[in-house]
Amino acid sequence: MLRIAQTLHSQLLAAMERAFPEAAAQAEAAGKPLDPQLAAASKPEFGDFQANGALPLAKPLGQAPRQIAAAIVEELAADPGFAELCEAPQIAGPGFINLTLRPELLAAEVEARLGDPRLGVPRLGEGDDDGGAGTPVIVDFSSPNIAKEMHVGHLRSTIIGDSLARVLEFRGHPVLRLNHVGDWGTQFGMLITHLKQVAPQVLETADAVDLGDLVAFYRQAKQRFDGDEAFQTTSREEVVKLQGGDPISRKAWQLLCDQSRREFQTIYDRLDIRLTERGESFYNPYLEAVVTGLDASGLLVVDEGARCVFLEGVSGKDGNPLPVIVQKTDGGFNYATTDLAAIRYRFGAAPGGDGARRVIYVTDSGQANHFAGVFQVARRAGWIPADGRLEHVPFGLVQGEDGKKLKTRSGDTVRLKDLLDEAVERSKADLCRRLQEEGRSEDEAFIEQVATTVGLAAVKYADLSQNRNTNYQFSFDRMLALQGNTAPYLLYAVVRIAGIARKGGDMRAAAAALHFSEPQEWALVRELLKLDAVIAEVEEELLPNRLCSYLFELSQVFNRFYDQVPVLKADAAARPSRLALCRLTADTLKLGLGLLGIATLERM
RNA sequence: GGGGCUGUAGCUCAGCCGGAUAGAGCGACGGUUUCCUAAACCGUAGGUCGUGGGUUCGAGUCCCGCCAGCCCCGCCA
Repeated sequence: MLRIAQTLHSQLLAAMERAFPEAAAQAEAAGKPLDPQLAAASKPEFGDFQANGALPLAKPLGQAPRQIAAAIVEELAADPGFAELCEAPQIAGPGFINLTLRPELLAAEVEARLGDPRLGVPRLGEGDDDGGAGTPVIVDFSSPNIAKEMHVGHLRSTIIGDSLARVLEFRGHPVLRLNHVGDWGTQFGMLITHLKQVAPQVLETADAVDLGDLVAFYRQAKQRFDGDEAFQTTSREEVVKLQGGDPISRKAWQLLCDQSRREFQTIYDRLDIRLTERGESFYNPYLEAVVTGLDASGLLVVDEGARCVFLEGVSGKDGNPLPVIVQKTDGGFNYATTDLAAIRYRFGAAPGGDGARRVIYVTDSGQANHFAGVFQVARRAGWIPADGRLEHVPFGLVQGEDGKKLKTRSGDTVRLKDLLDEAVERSKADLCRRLQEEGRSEDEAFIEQVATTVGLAAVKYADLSQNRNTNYQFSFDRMLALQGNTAPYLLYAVVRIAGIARKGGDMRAAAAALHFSEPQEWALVRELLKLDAVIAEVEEELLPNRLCSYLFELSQVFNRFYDQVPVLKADAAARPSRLALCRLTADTLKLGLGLLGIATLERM
């Protein structure tokens, strides 16, 4: 309904300008043009839209707001285009103008969507939208560290990043999904040094150890690094060798990366997530240029032996400006350097760059300061094009039910693999209990399929349905609870519709002239038509929970409809229209869940 | 010491960038099944939106102070 809203907006604005030409001219001159303040109605009884624009005019015009609203409504009534869209506007409360769309218009919108695989969501580049071909976007997400296992922290980045990428792709933006894996830096110096001493075979033969062993070695290496100065020195030297291209170090590094990569891929396959790996090492050849570039633009300062850029407006513990270090005293580069090189490369023109115009980083909010600093340096160095957007999309911690950082009973971080396994196991146990209670019998393949889909959907949805800015409490019981704002509730709505289709509802042939009479039908129609606005919002705000809320509300409205209005047993006049609503609801839920990376089921 | 995020019903959370009587789920209490999967639906109870000021016709939302929690703060990423 975005297009209708845009039309109404212009009509309202024109009506305001006709009703109050002097005020309009004044407002224009003051740089604050009139605004009808058109918004979706806050309650169903107010209609479809409300315009609040009369209220702020009360003071400058010296008139009662209701009187102003009446004048606007009078002008609207004179607009034949408006009368085609809306019924007679109502003035309510202090001076709100409530608008209700004509039922024929709503029915026509539904009908248009029945034949549209995109369900009314315009695709950039093909649409009448803004004519553009979409903005080249990079979504940087997931980004686990080599030689470490993926844990719950990566879960959020992976799921949120994937969903945002899906939404942007669906809108028609060319999206590059980058996995900025931690495959460079001090940790490799540590690990390789340690392995050379205790398990050299790992560095020479592929598959000598599995990832679990590697993680154990990593832990030992870290322990030595923290307590042993000689080991620290050797490790740092090892990093320099690696970054300098020493063949033995490179080979060891390559083996470690391959090992981890295979392990990560099994998780991505399981979650149906597509990523292009481009680790920190990729930017190694560009690091030097970051330092020289910053020097050339006069931003570089040498302080206590380190090359850094001091930030504006950010002070450290002693009240002095805070530096971003781009080259350490020992000559090594660090993650700020890598991130700066990445920014240049990503905005840079092909072939030596990605040509992106919007770069999105999905990482935990603990890195907010880091990115703010790096972004500032990039901006001051002139590395962000005028039409380029650089956005950190932060998210909160995953906490246990005790409100503390999620840990296993033994106090270790929870491995992502174990977490997914447990979700599927629990979902399977729930399913089997239900089958038994209902006296149903299903084959093993069905049980596996449903348990896997529901379990993974529950994990993803629990994460995505929360506003990402806040920490969230991880609870298997809540996410798999089959009522409320959960994946199973949404999946069940799809299953109910599939049931209708199985029992003889021919939904594909059901799009004759639509006719609705029941309030439950109208409620569903109105909910269905919100999809395009919701997607546009997620595209802009990068908040997948908005899409989740919408799908949950749609499911609620559908379940009410399903409960109170018969479909298959409806009389011949109502049945085709109701089948059409069912079909569009199923299509909308499937599309929406698909954008969240969640698969649906026909039966469960 | 500086910075960021958060504080809304017993619990978990929404609240769309200032708008009408602050919403949902869970939990609690009470109801609904000759009918398309009851994994559903309907109803009741429950909130001085951390706190004190300010701006505004209008504030959970914007500004300032304070309190509490979490996170970050020079050579780890």
